[in-house]
Amino acid sequence: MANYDLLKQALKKEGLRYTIQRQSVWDELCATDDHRDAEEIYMDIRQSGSDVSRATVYRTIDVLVKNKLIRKLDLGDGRARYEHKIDTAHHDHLICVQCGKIEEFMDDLIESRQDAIIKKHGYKLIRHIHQLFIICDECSTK
Amino acid sequence: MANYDLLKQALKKEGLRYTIQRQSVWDELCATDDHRDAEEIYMDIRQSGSDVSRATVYRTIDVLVKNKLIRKLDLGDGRARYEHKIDTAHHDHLICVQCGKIEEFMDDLIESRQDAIIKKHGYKLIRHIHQLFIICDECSTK
DNA sequence: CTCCTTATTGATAATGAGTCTCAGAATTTA
DNA sequence: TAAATTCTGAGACTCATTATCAATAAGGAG
Ligand SMILES: [Mn+2]
Ligand SMILES: [Mn+2]
Ligand SMILES: [Zn+2]
Ligand SMILES: [Zn+2]
Repeated sequence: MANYDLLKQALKKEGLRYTIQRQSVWDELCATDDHRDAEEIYMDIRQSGSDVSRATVYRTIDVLVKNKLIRKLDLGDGRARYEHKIDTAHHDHLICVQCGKIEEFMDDLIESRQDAIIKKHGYKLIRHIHQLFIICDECSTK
Repeated sequence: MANYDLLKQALKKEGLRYTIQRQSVWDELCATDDHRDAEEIYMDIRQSGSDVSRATVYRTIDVLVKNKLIRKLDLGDGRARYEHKIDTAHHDHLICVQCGKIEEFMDDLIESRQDAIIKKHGYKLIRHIHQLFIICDECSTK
């Protein structure tokens, strides 16, 4: 499932070696479309039979984020979450403040307004965060 | 400068006493339109001649956030920032990734698109975060 | 393949923002 | 004034993440 060439490429670019541990982390990140934190990823790797230390999970995640193979999310709950970027278009997130469910959204109009705002100021847009904190339908009918 | 009635009201609502320490924190938060973290606010209070412990700064900030007298911002740098909400309309933030400068923006079209997205999903919007990370003109001509 | 150099790993210590605890101080109530 | 209640400040604690470092593994030269 995971594309090892992408990982090899990124590691080569960083002057890092290709190891079984780094592959395990990449495998696990590609295994789901979830938005998991480092501890969840670590536990899921162990569940799948591989054994990698927390330190290596954190270190590998850093490399993958830097090389844009995965995205780091900060949902304001004190730990970073990660999602892979393989075959996915840009999107932002809807987060239920009750149950924590995460959905994705994308709106061309908002994206273009962002660009307009930046252009008006004469700045250069590096990245953006757009999060809508909601109460989902399940949670509101309860 | 600071409106003490708003503070008194909030403390009363929470069943808390009006103290000189809580007033100092409120004073300092109203003194500027900056986006400061707790440590900066604490140091600025001491600078201004008052003496309040860090613990009280944190505790008072919590009360003020809960009662919407100030807003908590998470700019992704590991510590929360705060700004007062007196005589200010809703706005979101532009943040220079080089120098850390923070500017504010507001776009009615974006705000209404957000509502449309939420409505389409059948959810209830609680709050949102919209941050544009940029390189400001000063930093790009350097 | 074997040796050698260099990078990687994992266990654990350290960090740092924020929270908790609790004894003494201050305020309110009786 | 005395008793009851709330606050405060110092420092202990939490928890995600980062740093340290000795032991291990990868990769290149021969
Ligand atoms: Mn996503
Ligand atoms: Mn602001
Ligand atoms: Zn929900
Ligand atoms: Zn700048």
